[in-house]
Amino acid sequence: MITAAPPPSDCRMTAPADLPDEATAAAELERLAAEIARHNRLYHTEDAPEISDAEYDALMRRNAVLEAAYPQLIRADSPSRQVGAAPAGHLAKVAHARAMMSLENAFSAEEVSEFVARARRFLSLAADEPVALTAEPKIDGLSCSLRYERGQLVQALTRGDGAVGEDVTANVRTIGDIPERLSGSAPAVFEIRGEVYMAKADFVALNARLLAEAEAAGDASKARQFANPRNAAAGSLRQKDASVTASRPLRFLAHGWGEVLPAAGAIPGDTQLDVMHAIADWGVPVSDLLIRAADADAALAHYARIEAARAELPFDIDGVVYKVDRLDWQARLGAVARAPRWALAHKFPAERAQTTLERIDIQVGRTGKLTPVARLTPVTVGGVVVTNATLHNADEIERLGVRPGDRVVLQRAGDVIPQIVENLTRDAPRAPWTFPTRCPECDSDAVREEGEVDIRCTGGLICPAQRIERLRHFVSRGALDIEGLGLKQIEDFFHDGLIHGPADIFRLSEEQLLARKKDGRVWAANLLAAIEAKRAPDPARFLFGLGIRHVGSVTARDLVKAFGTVEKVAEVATRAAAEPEARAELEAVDGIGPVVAEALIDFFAEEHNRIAWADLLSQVRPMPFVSEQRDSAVSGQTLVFTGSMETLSRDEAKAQAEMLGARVAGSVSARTDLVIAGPGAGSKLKKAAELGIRVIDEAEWAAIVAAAR
DNA sequence: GTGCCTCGAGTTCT
DNA sequence: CTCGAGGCAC
Repeated sequence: MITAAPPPSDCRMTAPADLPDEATAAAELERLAAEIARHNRLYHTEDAPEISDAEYDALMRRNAVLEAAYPQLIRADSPSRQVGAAPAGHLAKVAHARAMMSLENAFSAEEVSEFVARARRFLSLAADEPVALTAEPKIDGLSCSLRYERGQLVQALTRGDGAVGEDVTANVRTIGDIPERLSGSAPAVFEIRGEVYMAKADFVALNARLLAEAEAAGDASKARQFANPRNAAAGSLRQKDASVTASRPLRFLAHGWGEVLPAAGAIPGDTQLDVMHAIADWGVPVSDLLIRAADADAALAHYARIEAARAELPFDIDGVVYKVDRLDWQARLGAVARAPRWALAHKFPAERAQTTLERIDIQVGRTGKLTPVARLTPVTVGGVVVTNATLHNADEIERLGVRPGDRVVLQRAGDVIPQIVENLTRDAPRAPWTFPTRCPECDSDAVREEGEVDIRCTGGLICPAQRIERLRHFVSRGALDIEGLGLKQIEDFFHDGLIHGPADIFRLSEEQLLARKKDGRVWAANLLAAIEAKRAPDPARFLFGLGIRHVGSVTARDLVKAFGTVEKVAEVATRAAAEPEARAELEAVDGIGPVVAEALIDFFAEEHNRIAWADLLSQVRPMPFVSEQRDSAVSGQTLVFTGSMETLSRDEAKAQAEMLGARVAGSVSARTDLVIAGPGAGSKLKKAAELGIRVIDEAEWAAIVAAAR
């Protein structure tokens, strides 16, 4: 694709002059979504573009301008949600209708009991009320969401980051286990979630076939060999050419569901097991090891059975998944940041291996933290060759007593991140490994702050490692998520002087990119389109991307939610340097205390940051915060719960309030809008009366919650 | 003051 | 994923 010179940076400034009214804008956005989708298809799938790349970019920009002006009109199928413009060679990215969450892990029977106890507490259940769980093997494959509309398969997405997955519809259609149509009567929309995997025997046969094919082609050393069935399944599913997927023996097992429409009454059953049986009846495979266990002990017995049968199973598994069987309880339990409170993955013990620690290197993170990394003699653990493992900090090195040359025991915690668990070398007392006192990248002093474990480089922005890491953070998946702009690109651009700070990313020109790569027209156009798509970024992602200490994704979201826009957050933080009232305003936000407030104030007081901030805003217009909460009688209000609750636990009441767009405070003040008082309420109730604040009881609260559904 | 709980930051490999 | 630490309830 060919892109015109980058748009003038003031294009967003001039936009308001020719903005249509809301109804016209809605119609235009609808037309743009359809048109851009059509051009994407023509370009990527049919290789027959009808318009020039400059014209395509103009459509994308117009879409971004309208969405920035009318965030409430952003469509579910908006091109801006399709992260980048599906660069050639990659699969299109599509937002999930319901996030695909991960699961909390447990490694012992005690943790499983604790999980049930926590659910019981949250639901305020009597100690003798049984909590039935489903239990089934956790297949080691890759999660996938299959969307059926009127019984017809219309879309398949990989898990991706949970919010946005890759479109693998064409590939999934080649998998025999996955029917094109559901048999019987399914709801209007039903998303089946499950695991795409490869059986162990098929994996061995596939590797043998690939080897034989390479030999026939004359060079067996070039044969592609997969390390394990999971990688083989992932590599086979994420193919651009679906005919390759068709030649790979993939299978599928359902384990849950996502969006179901109509919302009321369409779910076929009252329990997890009912629905899984319905899915099986529709013709989609469900594990024959799925059972309902009456309680935690019965679930643990099933775990023992599955663990004993593990080697005989036709596929790899890495544990057993338990789910609270009753769907009404699942709904009440809800979810924490990225995992439901009603499901648990009970993992098998991690596989261990021995190897030699060759040396200890120091890495510099974006905050300046120096992290020691163990370089290891390569060793296979859990099907993957590991050569690096983090040692976290100086304390950890001291605890393990490791030095270069030592034999160590390695395990992959939770089957992912390798960690050194034990040092096998126990010879005479030796001089310990000493932590450097200067930054290996910029030679600034490296110091350990009072009361902290970490040692940090004091170089700040003069340290090239910190600058690069900050840039990398800015474009990372949780922040702006610019497709095609990874660590390597950022590093190259930085070293060649194309980029000094985040705003420079938006000034990259086609000429600059083309000068770096022969025949790089497609690459340059895709990269510029991906950057262009982020000129009106999500405000929380944008704030997170700034890399302010102690402000991660959740805190960033809380801040923009509280203040409405990122600009307002910056304004309050700037004023707070001199005005105690502004500081109090920051600390009034749930989850913000003195340390986080100070970090925000420091950031916006720092000269370099002020310059970078103004520079960024000359290129980018973050969108205002859009609440995904439902309207209710208490939206935007500050609530205080006091006294005891009969049908609700404290946690659950708080979760309900947040879902309705309210803030929950701990004590009654002039800022409180409503007090929900149960029996035994004392001083808070009295204070509410003094201040003339409305007080309701639990039944009235339940009515407000019910009215909002 | 103490003890959860949640969040942030850094991390592996394909 | 794990660890440390900040925030907040008790």
